[in-house]
Amino acid sequence: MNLTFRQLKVFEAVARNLNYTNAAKELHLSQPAVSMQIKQLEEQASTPLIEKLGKKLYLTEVGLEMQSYARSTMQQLVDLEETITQIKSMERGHLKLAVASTANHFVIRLLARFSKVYPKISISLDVTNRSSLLELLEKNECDLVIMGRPPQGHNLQYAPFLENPLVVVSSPTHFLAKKEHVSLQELANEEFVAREQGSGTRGAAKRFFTEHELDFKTKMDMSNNRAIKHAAEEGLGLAIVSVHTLELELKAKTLTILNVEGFPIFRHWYVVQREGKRLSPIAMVFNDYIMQEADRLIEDFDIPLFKSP
Amino acid sequence: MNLTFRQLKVFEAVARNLNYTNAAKELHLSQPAVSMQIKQLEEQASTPLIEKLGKKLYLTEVGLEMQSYARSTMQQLVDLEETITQIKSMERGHLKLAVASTANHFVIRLLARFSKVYPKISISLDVTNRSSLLELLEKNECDLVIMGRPPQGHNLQYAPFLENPLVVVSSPTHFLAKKEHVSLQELANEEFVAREQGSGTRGAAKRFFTEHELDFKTKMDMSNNRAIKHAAEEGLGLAIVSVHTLELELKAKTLTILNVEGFPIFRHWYVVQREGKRLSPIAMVFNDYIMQEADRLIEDFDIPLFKSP
DNA sequence: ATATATCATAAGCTAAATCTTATGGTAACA
DNA sequence: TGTTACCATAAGATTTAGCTTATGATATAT
Repeated sequence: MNLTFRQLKVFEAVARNLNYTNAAKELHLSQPAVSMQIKQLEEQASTPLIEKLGKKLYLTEVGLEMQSYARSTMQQLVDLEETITQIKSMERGHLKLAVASTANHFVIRLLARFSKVYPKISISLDVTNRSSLLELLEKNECDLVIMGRPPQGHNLQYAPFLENPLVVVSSPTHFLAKKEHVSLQELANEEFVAREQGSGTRGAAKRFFTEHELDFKTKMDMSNNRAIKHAAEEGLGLAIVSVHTLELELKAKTLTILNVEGFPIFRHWYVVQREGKRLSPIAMVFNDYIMQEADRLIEDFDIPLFKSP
Repeated sequence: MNLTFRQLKVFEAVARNLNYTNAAKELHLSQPAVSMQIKQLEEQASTPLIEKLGKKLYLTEVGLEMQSYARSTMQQLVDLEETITQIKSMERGHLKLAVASTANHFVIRLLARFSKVYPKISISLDVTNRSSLLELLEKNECDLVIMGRPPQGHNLQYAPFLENPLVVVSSPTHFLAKKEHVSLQELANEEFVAREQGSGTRGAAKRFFTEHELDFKTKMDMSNNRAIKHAAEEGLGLAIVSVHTLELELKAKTLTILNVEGFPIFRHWYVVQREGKRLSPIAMVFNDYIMQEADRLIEDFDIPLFKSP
């Protein structure tokens, strides 16, 4: 059976009016045009849909089924159009994000604000490690990723949108925590709890030490940022972490930022997408949003870069 | 938005394969034909439905909506076809009948048998009076009507399909009930409980009396056949009724058929339809069925036309 | 009986749909 | 780096859809 929407539309009008002439008027058509559409539809169904008794029209049993089909299909089409319009106008839609676990904290804040502006947009947020992020981009399973500087050679398109200050932290009871200034040499004498090999933060720290011809002595490495901070709290060593992950510990005064010469190291957070990816409207808006709003957001954090006097 | 089923069909194949070339093979089309359909559909939606990243295809958010719409609509079409086929083959369908209240009893029996042959057919049965029956036909609100001989001038088409013997009944205690034979003169001396003016049964009885130049004395008339029988049971008078309504009373021996000269009067039950009405397949089959089966059914009734010896 | 309303049919025109072949461009892969 | 796989685009041919006007047929109403 090879129907057309036109046939259904015309049939629906006839079935509702039970009158070809009026249906024709409603559709701004000539009456024969309506007759023909109905005839063709009946040919497709190979059974009559409408019967004429005297002057009146009646729907056959099959005609009733056809009417129900026509209405349902046309209503669904209206719904589809509505949905598409909503998606386009961002009254509806879904934003698929993934963030590096260290970025989680401030991204959640960003999302909370964004979501107030676009309340109908649902969001999925994958918080995971660097390699998984790259994989998600590769598989086109997310719109945007927020992470440190992405590696080359993955056909990625990215832009920095926020400074990411790395600072040295220690337990407040650590002897360096009591000093107003810490020299690089003093720092180099300490042992560190660090992220695993391949981590962006660790790479940055290592580069910093190398540039200053110092040793970077790691006592432990682990993949979880929270674990690293906890280890530092417990006095297992110093740690170099993004200040954006420290809000809670600073407030609770379980960690102290050391005022080390040359710190903070300023890296950046990047918003990353696959090269050639046409962002959905909402993803594009989110991209613009974070470009504009990120700095303002961070100001609101009220995190001192160095320990209070 | 002015979609075509073709576009949806092609889109569905592409969305499923995520590959234009394979979709084209599946549809026995050239690959550019598929490209064009998708392009047109995207124009209709005025938004991309499919995005190509590297070599792979992905559905956009709108693409997913479109896929869901396409699948739903196509599935509904399959269902519609199935339904139409079933209606045509009478595996499904609805039969709208209406019967005169006096015919109710044996029609129910007919329907019980018919329904066993066509178990998937649902039936609606309207039991009502003569004028309502004609109105139902007029409004095309039923397929077939079963009643006594219909009046002229209603554009009706009808055929007798069963003898309808009218008999005289009385309470078993009535003095005529004890006689082997009852003459017309004896009958004419009695008073009757009869149907209302306009009733077919009453008309037939009246005609019978007139033809024999006798008086038809009615003591009461009422519209309900059951009430008439009850009145006769209670000795309010004789009654002339269709033997087909008597099964219960004969079994319970609350009424007796009088062996009156010239009785039973043989009238007929008719199956009636509107002139020019194209019967639905199932109505046509039912029509044929009662033409063939009615006599056999009545034999099974095992109703003696006259009181048992 | 005549007029009116309503649907069916025929003829003819136009625009749109749909397909094919040929060819161009690009990403992946060896 | 060349090859392969795959989609896009162009050009052109054919068919089909869809419409209108004119006219015919029929049932109802006057």
